[in-house]
Amino acid sequence: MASGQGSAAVMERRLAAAEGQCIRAGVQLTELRRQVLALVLQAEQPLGAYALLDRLKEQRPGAAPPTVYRALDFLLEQGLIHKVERLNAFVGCVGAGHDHHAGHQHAHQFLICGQCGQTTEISDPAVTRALAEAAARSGFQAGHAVVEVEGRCAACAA
Amino acid sequence: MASGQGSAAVMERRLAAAEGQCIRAGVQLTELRRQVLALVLQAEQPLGAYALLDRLKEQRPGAAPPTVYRALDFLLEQGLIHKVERLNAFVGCVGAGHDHHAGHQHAHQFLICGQCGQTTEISDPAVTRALAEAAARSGFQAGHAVVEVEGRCAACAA
DNA sequence: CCTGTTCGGGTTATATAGTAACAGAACCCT
DNA sequence: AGGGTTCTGTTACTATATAACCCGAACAGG
Ligand SMILES: [Zn+2]
Ligand SMILES: [Zn+2]
Ligand SMILES: [Zn+2]
Ligand SMILES: [Zn+2]
Repeated sequence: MASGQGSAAVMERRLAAAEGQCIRAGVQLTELRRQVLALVLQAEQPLGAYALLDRLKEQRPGAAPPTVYRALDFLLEQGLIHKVERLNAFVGCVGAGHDHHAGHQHAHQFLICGQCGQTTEISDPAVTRALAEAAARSGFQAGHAVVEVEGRCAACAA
Repeated sequence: MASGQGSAAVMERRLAAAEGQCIRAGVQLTELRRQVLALVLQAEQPLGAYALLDRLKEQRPGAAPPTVYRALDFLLEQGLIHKVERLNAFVGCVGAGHDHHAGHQHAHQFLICGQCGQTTEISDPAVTRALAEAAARSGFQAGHAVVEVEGRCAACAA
C-alpha cells in the first residue's frame, strides 16, 4: 500500500474533490498547486515548506522557496490545507471535500503527539464556543484561532 | 510615565517577584536573564528574539543569538514569560508573581489584535476545560496548549 | 591544595523559515 | 496587435533558531 494518509485511490479522490471545490470557487488548481497538495496529502506527518520543496524538486527541478510558498498560500486560502504553527509545517485539511465547510477555512484544533509526531485535526464545537465567549468577554472581536495541544496520542500513551 | 506595561516602579516589583520565585525554585536569575526579562517586560508588545537582541546589545555589546535564546529558554521554563507562536515573539506572563501559579507554566490564551498588535493574555477556565475534554475524547493525553486568537481588540474595533 | 563536575555564558558557524522584487510565459479580452 | 491579469521562474535577501566548542567561576570530594 502507498504511504501517507491513504491509498493512491483515496488520494485521487481527495485531489478530485479539491479540484471541484476550486472550480466552484472560481480559482485554478494548477499543476503546481496540485503537486504541492498531493505532497502534503501523502505525508503521514506535517511537512515543513522546505521538506515539501525537496520533494517537489524531484518533479520540478527548478523549484525554489517562492514556488512552494506561493502554492501553500493558495491552498491555505482555499482551506485545503492548514498550517501547524507550532511545527512550522503543513497538513491537509481532513474536512476538505466534505460539503459542510466547502471552500474556505474553518475553526479547527490540532492534537500534536510529541512522541511520534502524529498530528490529528479536530473541530470541537465546545472549544470553538468557549473561545468565542472568552474573547467576547474581553471585548475582543475574534477571527481565526490557532489551537494546538501538545501531548501523547492514544497509541504512544500505551 | 515610562514606556511598557507599567512604570519603572512596577517593573522593579515584577523583577523582584521573579527573583523571589527563582530563589524558591532553586535556580538563578542571573544578570543576563534579568536584563532580558526586563526588556520583555518593558515592551508594550510582544518582541521577537532579534529585537530583544538589538536592545540587549546596548547593555551587553558582545551579545549574540545564543545569548538571548538561552535566556529566553530559561525564562520560559520558569514561566516568567510566554512565547506567542503566531508572532515568533515573547511577552511577560501577566500572572507571574501571583502565588496561584508560582514558578511554572500555566494554561493561558492570547488575544492578538491584527491592527495594533496588542496581545492580551487571558486564562479562561472554560476554554482550558473544553480543550482538555476534547483531547480526552480523542484518547489524547493533553500537555501544554497553544491558543492564540487573532482579531480586533476593543479599542481598534471602535 | 588538587581535581572533577556543573553551570552560565562567549564565540563562530550553520541550519531552517520566509519574503521582496523583477522578468517572462500564458491566457483572455478587445 | 495591444493591453490586462494570473501564474511561475529566478535571484537575492531577511528573519528565526540552533549546533558545537571553548572558557572561567563555583563548588564538592578527596
Ligand atoms: Zn480542516
Ligand atoms: Zn504518538
Ligand atoms: Zn501567563
Ligand atoms: Zn488593537
